[in-house]
Amino acid sequence: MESDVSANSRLTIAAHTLTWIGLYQRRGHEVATSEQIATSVNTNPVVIRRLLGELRKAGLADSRRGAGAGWMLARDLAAITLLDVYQAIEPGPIFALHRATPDPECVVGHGIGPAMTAVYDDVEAALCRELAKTTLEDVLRDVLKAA
Amino acid sequence: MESDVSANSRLTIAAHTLTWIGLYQRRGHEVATSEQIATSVNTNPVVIRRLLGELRKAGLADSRRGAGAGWMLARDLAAITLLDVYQAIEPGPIFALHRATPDPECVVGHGIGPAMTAVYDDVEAALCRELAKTTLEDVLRDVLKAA
DNA sequence: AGGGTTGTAACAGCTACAGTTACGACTAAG
DNA sequence: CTTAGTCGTAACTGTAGCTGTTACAACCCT
Repeated sequence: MESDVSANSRLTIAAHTLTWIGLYQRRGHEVATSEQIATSVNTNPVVIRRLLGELRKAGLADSRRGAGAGWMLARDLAAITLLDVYQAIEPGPIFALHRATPDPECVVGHGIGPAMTAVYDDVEAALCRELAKTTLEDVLRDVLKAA
Repeated sequence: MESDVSANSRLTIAAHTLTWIGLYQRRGHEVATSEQIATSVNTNPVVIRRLLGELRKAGLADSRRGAGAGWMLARDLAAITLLDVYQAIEPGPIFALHRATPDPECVVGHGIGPAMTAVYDDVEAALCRELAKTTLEDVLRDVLKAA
């Protein structure tokens, strides 16, 4: 069973990335390069660029090209919640219905889809509510406290 | 991007399976075969048997072997919540930390793990709280209402 | 003109789930 | 005690997503 490697670490990486940029900017730098971030995250710069591309599309980050290029925040850390980040990078729902449509002749097969959808909607809503409670400012505060 | 096919449909299948057995038993039958269930779910009997194996390990279902064999519920539908089912079949957490440990020399790389873990624990708790609200009896009621 | 960085395509490796086939283990029924 | 039906499980394939990597064109400041 081991640790579930398939679980999404994308939210972790995204939060790490944005928090890193935020701290870097507060220390007086204009932009951060994907290489610098990748060093802190311990991964490949392309992975960071791909993620930041999605975050930019969602209006959370921005980039400059050419020499002296790099990435910056589009909003302050305090104005970005983990929900914003989550919605920027996680397209699909947590739970899915059947792949193949179940037997419509069967009472259960016919009615189970809507029944589970109602539950899943509530679960997703609760998850979003929880993620919205924490801003990247909160995350940075926790990070600095631990140091 | 499309609809996320990778999302877990296991909870859906498991709820469908147990609800089907419950209804079948209420109609006077002792046991249900994996083939019958697979027909309603529209999948392969082995998929059902594998799932039911995990559900049995969690004390939610039971089986009889030999001729006239099959599956039955270990508890009444009203005594099984979706959280029970979820915990029986989903081993890992929804979100994961970094695969490779981030740079411990970096303030963010050092502190981001615990910070995100705290958030993820809260999210998981909220998810469990939400799943615990619904029993399979509730699911069956919804299913029959839709018919 | 030069050099550093983004933006993106392409590919390999890994993991997980779904689906399928096959077959031994078990047991009720005859 | 033989038969038949079902479970229990291993093994394999196909599909999909994420990660990591290489490569290179596009871009733009100096």
